[in-house]
Amino acid sequence: MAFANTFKALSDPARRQILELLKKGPMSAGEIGAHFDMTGATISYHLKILRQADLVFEKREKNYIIYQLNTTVLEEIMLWISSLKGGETDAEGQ
Amino acid sequence: MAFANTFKALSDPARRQILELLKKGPMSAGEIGAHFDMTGATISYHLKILRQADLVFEKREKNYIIYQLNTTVLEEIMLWISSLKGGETDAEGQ
DNA sequence: CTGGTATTTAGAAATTTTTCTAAATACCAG
DNA sequence: CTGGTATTTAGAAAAATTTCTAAATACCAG
Repeated sequence: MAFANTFKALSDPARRQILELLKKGPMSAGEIGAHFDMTGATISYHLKILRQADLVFEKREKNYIIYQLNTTVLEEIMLWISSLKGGETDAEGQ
Repeated sequence: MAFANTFKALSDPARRQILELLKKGPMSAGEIGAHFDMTGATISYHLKILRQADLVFEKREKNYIIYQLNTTVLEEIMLWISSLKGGETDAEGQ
């Protein structure tokens, strides 16, 4: 189930762009939002999806919420894709 | 943008399952459809999305249309994911 | 506590995606 | 050509996603 969530989360361009921003380092929700032409509420929605997919995690700092990339889940995705290319049977199972 | 299309195509569970079926070898549209609880029309829709994303290609054989996995695009996705993982910036200080 | 800033939540509107049925197209065999 | 099978296309309905505004929550500073 987490697996499906990850793909879903990665399917949106804005969310991929957020991950790319976060690649450079942790960033507050507001700072992330400043890079997009969307309301803060919409950014918050996208961050929630990324959080639920375990692609980012957050921590509070002063009265900001700082988001950080979490790359551990990407490993799984890489494996799945690899297995498609390689041809070894079994990867998902839904 | 081919890149966005690929992620979109991979975001649906049925389409990922189709790719997994095709991993075992080429297969006709009908045979693919037999693995799912969906009408042929719906399968056809999913195959179109996969085709547009260059994740599969087709060839006609007798009066079947045979679908085949095309893994070349997956390379790009792997690279993108890799680059997310690669770009560590040491800001471990809180 | 009070006021201010940052972010999220709720609920609705807009948009996109998925699915279906019915009809069309493509091809093969006789 | 005709009838049959395989697959796609068209168009509409259903479902899910994305976005917005307005309100709520959380926290900080004074």
